[in-house]
Amino acid sequence: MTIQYALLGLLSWQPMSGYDLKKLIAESSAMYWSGNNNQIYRALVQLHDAGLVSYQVQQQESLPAKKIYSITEKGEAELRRWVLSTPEVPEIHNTFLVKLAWADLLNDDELDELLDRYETELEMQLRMQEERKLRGMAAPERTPREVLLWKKISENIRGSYENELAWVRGLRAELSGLERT
Amino acid sequence: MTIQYALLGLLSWQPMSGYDLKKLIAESSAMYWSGNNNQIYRALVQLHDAGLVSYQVQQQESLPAKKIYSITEKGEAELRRWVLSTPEVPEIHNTFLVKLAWADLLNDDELDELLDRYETELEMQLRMQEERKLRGMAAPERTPREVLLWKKISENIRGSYENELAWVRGLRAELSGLERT
DNA sequence: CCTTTCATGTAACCTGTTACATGATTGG
DNA sequence: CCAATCATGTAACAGGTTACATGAAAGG
Repeated sequence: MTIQYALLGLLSWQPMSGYDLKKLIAESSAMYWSGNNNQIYRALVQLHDAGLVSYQVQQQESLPAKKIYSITEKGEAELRRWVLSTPEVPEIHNTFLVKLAWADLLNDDELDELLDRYETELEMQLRMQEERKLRGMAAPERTPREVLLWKKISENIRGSYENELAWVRGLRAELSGLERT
Repeated sequence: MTIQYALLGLLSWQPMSGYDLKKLIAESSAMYWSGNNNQIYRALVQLHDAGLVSYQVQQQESLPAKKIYSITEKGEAELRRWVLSTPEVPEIHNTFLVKLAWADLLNDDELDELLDRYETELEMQLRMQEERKLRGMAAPERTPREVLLWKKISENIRGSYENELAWVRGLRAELSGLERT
């Protein structure tokens, strides 16, 4: 039910087409969905059925027509209600931890190589994150408070990768201590 | 496809029934699934079809019969292969960040209350995590290295909540700085 | 007496992904 | 010439959840 609210949020900023929404969601890392057609276009139909958005078709010469969606008053009220609803702690799905639980099947070298690959993967992710931030989504920037919120959102994501990276490095250090005994 | 490997891992430790597996998965936070019947029992059938586990039915007086599953040699090889396969970075689904993106709809008091509720939620989660660790799953403890790995796994989970908590507190501090100007 | 534990399993549903289809236009 | 961009949409599937069903036994 929550991608609907992400769409509603984006539309609270500016009216736009499904195609635009799809791209914004695909590029954003806070909005963690893949941004696939099926989900976006279905969600928009549902939002429209619920009267939370409206749209008008805009014809274009030599390009396909597009539906420009806008948030309705009812939609804005619903978005506000949702933002105020009970906050949930993040869901973290870390497959690597499951692997590590059974990593005693490996010898020291294999384990170290595995951890090294994980570290590299995290570093790559961090660099991708940086790039994204540079050429990334234009923030609303309506108030200084909103600017701060958006800055802290990307700090949050960056922070969790850095946290994970520090953890892996700590683990590798502790392991190399063990091996030497 | 990965809950199969979690089950395989647990069975590499000890043969047990679907019911036991279900409980272990439900209690573990590293294995992030809910541990519902449908998923566990179906996965076991699939593992059996693939020849990665075998089972023998154990009759009990005045209790329902149970299927005791064991990992096969093929299963152990497959588990080892999986552990060595390319590690993936954690998937974090943080609905709260999506809410925050549109939290400029709120006034200062409402926003502060929202952040306060999030902070409390995280503190609760941390406390639950502590409890879980105490009465939690018996680790394999086959080697000092395995003991270290399991310790670091729970440190990882604890660490991500602590990280998030620090972030929220930082955000609240910065916001109260803004408000006073 | 009601709930929990043991132990298996199924039905219905929701969310999300990949991959396909159309069809014109622009860029390398 | 092939790929990508624009713009919409659908089909098939994978993964996961809740809730139901059975049926006996133990505990508060």
